[in-house]
Amino acid sequence: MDSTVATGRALDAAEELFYRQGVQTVGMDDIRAVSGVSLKRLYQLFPAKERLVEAYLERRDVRWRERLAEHVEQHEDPERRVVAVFDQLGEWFGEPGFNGCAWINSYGELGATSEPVARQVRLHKAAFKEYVANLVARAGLPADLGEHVFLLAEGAMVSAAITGSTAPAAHAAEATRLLIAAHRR
Amino acid sequence: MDSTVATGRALDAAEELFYRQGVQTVGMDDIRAVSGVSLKRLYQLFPAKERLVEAYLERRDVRWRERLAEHVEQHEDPERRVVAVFDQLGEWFGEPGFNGCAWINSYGELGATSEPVARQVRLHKAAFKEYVANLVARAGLPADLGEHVFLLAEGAMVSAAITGSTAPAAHAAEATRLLIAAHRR
DNA sequence: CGCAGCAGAGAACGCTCGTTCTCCCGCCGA
DNA sequence: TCGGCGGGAGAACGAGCGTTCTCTGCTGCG
Repeated sequence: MDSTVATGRALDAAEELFYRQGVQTVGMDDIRAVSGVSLKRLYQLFPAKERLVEAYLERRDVRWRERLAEHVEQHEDPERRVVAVFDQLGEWFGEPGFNGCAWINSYGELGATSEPVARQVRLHKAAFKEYVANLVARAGLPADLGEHVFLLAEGAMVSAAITGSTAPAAHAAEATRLLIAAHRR
Repeated sequence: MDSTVATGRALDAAEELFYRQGVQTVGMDDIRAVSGVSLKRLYQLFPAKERLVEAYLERRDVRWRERLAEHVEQHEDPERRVVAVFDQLGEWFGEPGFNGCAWINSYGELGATSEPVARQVRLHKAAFKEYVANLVARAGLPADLGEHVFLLAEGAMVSAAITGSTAPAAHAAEATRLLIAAHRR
């Protein structure tokens, strides 16, 4: 098996298991079993479990933000794009296997003990926040609104995870519409 | 040592250690060392670590909401009370040792593996949400605003934890003021 | 003063898990 | 065909930890 293929399978298994069950309850042997990549190979590719966690968060970050951007860019109207963030979140919340925000969960689990993991979380949230800020700026709306939309999105993710409902996405979208309307006056 | 005293010391130690370092990295022996309560006694009072975690979350829930209510009730104006939630959050965020929302962190760490812990988290968030909903209702504002304020609060907690800044409280407060103004028209 | 019983200290047990090591098979070049 | 070598399977090692057990000393009561 090619080295890049092995890396891909390892990351696939890591993502499936870490996201669903949390990092600490998944052992390297579980990763081996699901990925079919031997322990020896795993440790050649990722010298420690922590590195595998980092790589998992990093790859997921890229994919997650790409997927969001694809959704948002289906809309032309700049203001509509801001609200579209929550359409995408709502769709995500409703998917089977949705288990909250991988980065918030990882931060709760490892933020206090693993600086590399905490760093990945900060990077991801900073990138997401900046993306929202850009959407808001292109709609000609004030920068503060970017902060507000970002907080609504974070709150929606947490609330959807804990309650298992998709409703927070709709509520956050509604709040965003009201805030946009308020700024328009 | 009286049994109630021992319970109190155990919970004090649990709160200090679990909140700062997370649940999984703290051993029962650490609880013993900090509390001065012997392992034998600990297991008489809490037959398993999971029960201690539950009790920690439960006691913290009562205290956390009491403290919030005390702050909020210093204000007379019902609309001001809604915004005062974020004054209190901002103060909390700035305290040394602030490490995010204990329930969100615990959910990320144990939500997938421990149903009792997940239940405590749901109970706490439901209680907080209802408290906010009451504040909003007494201010004569529509129920949807309660949802919006709740999501802003959750987002602020998460964002403050990850960035280490108190700014999210001020941003959430500002968003809340805008939403209230929008509803007044 | 003597004894029963409780409580604490801490060793012990069993399990999990991250990480490494050993053994063996199959492939590839000479 | 033969030798070595890369890689896989899985045992092994060592640490951590939840939980229980043992021993010892103290206390309170007769």
